[in-house]
Amino acid sequence: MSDEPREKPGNFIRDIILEHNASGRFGGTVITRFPPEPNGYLHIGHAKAISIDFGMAREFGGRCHLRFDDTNPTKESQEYVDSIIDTVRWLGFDWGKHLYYASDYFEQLYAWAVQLIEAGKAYVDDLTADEMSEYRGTLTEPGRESPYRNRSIEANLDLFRRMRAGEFEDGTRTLRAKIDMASGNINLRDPVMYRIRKAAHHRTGDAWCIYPMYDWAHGQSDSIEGVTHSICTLEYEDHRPLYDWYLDQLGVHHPQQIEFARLNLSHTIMSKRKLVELVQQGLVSGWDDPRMWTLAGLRRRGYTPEAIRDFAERVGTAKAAKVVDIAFLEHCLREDLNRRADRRMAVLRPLKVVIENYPEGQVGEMEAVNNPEDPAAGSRKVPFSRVLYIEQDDFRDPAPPKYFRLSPGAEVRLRYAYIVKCTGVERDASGQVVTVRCTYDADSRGGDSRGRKVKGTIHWVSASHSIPAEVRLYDHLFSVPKPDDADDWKTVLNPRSLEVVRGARLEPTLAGADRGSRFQFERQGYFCVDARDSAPARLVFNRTVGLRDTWAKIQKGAG
RNA sequence: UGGGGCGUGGCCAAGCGGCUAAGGCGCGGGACUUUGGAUCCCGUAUUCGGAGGUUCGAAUCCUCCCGCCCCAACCA
Repeated sequence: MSDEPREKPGNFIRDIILEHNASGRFGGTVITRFPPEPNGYLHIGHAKAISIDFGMAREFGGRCHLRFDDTNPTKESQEYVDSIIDTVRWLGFDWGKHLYYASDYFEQLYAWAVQLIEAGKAYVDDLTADEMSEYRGTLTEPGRESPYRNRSIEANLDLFRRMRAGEFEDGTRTLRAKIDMASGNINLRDPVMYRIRKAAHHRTGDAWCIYPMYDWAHGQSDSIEGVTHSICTLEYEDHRPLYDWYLDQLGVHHPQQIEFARLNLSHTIMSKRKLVELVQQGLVSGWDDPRMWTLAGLRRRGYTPEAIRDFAERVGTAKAAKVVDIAFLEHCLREDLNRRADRRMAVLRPLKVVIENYPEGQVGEMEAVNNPEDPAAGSRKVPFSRVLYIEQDDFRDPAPPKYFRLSPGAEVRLRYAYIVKCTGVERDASGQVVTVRCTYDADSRGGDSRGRKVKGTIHWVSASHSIPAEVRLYDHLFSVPKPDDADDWKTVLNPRSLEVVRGARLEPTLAGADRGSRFQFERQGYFCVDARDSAPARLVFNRTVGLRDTWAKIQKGAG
C-alpha cells in the first residue's frame, strides 16, 4: 500500500480487547475465529468479517481459526467448503493448522447435552414445528410451556438416547433447553438444541441423525477451541444471552461475543437467499460471474486481494447499519492497480486511420513505458505502420467544445508515436466515417510535441500487427443504489450490466497473456484476462474497473 | 404491546466533558501532465436526529421525544 502505514481508525472491538488485556480477563491472549457455514460462496461482506477476525488476532499477537459451522447437512456441501478455503487463502489469510469443523465436536456436544438433561436444564419435546411455533408466543405476548416440559430426567435421557439411535422420524421430537417461555428475548423461550434429520452429512456421513442448532453448537465450539473473542454480526446480538447461558450452565471456558454491523454495499444485495436466486435462476452466469460481489466474482473480475483487504480495513468497524458506496471499493481497487498494472494499448471499437505520408510497408518500433508509476517495470516496443486503428470515440466530426481528440483539421498525439493531423475522412453510403486520413510529423517521433501545444493524446494499434480479442465491459448489476428498497429487487437489475465487445484490437505484446493477468488499457481502465473463457488463440478480457473519466463528466454536464 | 441495537456533512467514519468537529470516498475549482489517468493544492458540517436540563464549558453526562435496524426456522 502506501509507504507510511495508514493510521488505523478507532475501532470499538479493539477497545474492548484492550480493556480485557488491561483487566487480565483472558490473560492477554487473543484467539478469534472466522466461522462460515458451508452453504454458499463468500461475498465482500465476509471479507470485512474475515479482516476483523484475522486482523484483531494478528494485531494482538494471537491467532484466528477457520471453523466451519456445519450443523445443517441439508444445506451444506463439500463444494462450498472447498470454495471457502480457497477464497480465504486467496484473500491472503492464514489459519495455520487451525482448521476446524463444528462437526468434529458432535460427540462432545452430545455429552454436554446429556449433562444439561441430567441437571434438569433440557428436555425432549414432542411438539411439532407448528405447535412449537404456536406455543412460542409472539413478540409482544409471552409463550406457553410445552406439555412435555416436565418429563423426568430418566425419561428425557432415554428419549434423547433413542433420538440419537434413530428410533424417531424427522421432526417428531427435539431437545430443548429449559429456560424461560415468558422471556422478552425470544431466543430464551426454550430454544431447540437438537433436531432429528436423517440426512447424510458431508463430513460425518450417516454417523448422526440428530444435529445441533447453531446456538448450541457455536458457543461450545468457541469454548472448545479456547476462543477469547467471538466476533459476529449485529443480528446475533440478542443471541448473546443464550450464548452466555449455555456456557454458564456448562461451567466451561467462556469467550466474549462481540457484535459489529455487517457490510452493506451500494448497488448490491447481501442476502444469501437472493444471492442464491441470482445464481439458480440464471440471472448471472454463476457464483463467479464477474458482475457478482462474491469474492469469486470479484476475483474473476480482476480485483486484487490487496485492494479488497484495504477496502475492508478502511470502511471501518462500528455498530451502525450503513451502506457503503461501491465507488469506495472501486477507489481502493484503482489505487492498487494504478501502482501495479502494466500499461498496454487496446482499441475496443476500431476506426481505421491511414497515415498518408507514412511509407507503405515501413514498420516503426515505438518505445512505450510499461508503468509510469513504477520505473522498474521497464518499457516495451510497439509496432507502428501506415494503417492504424484508433478508438471510434477519439474521432468526432464536427468536434464538440473542449474536445481535444481527433477531428478534421485537428492535431493529436498518438501515444508514444507521432503527432498526426487529420486531413479528411471517408464515409460509407450511410454517412458513417469508415476511414480517417492523416499526415504525421516525422520529427515528433516518440510523441515529442517540440514546443507545439498538442492537448490530446490518444491510443492506437497498428492494424496489421494488432491481435483480436473479446472484451467484456461490466456495469453494476443493479441500477439503483439500494436494490433492497425496491418493491421487487429483480425489477431493478441493470439491463446493461454486461456489454460484450467482440472486435477489439490489441497491441501485439498482449499475445499469450496469462489467464488472470491484469493490465491497464491506456485511457480506458483496468482489464484482466478471463480465467475461465480466455484461450491463447481467443483472448477474452474483463474490464475490472474503468479509469476516472473527466471527459465523460464534461459531456454529461454539457447535456 | 415485548426484547435488543443504532442515529456526527451526499456516502463511510474518528471523537469518550475543554485547542477553530480528524481522515477517507464523492463532489466543485485550480496546478501539472505524452493516459481528459496518476500526482499536487484549495473548497465542501458555526454543528453532531430533536427538545429540554446539568455544567464556567456538552457531539460527549441526564430526561423526554422522533426516526431507523434486528428478533416470533426443528436456518446460520
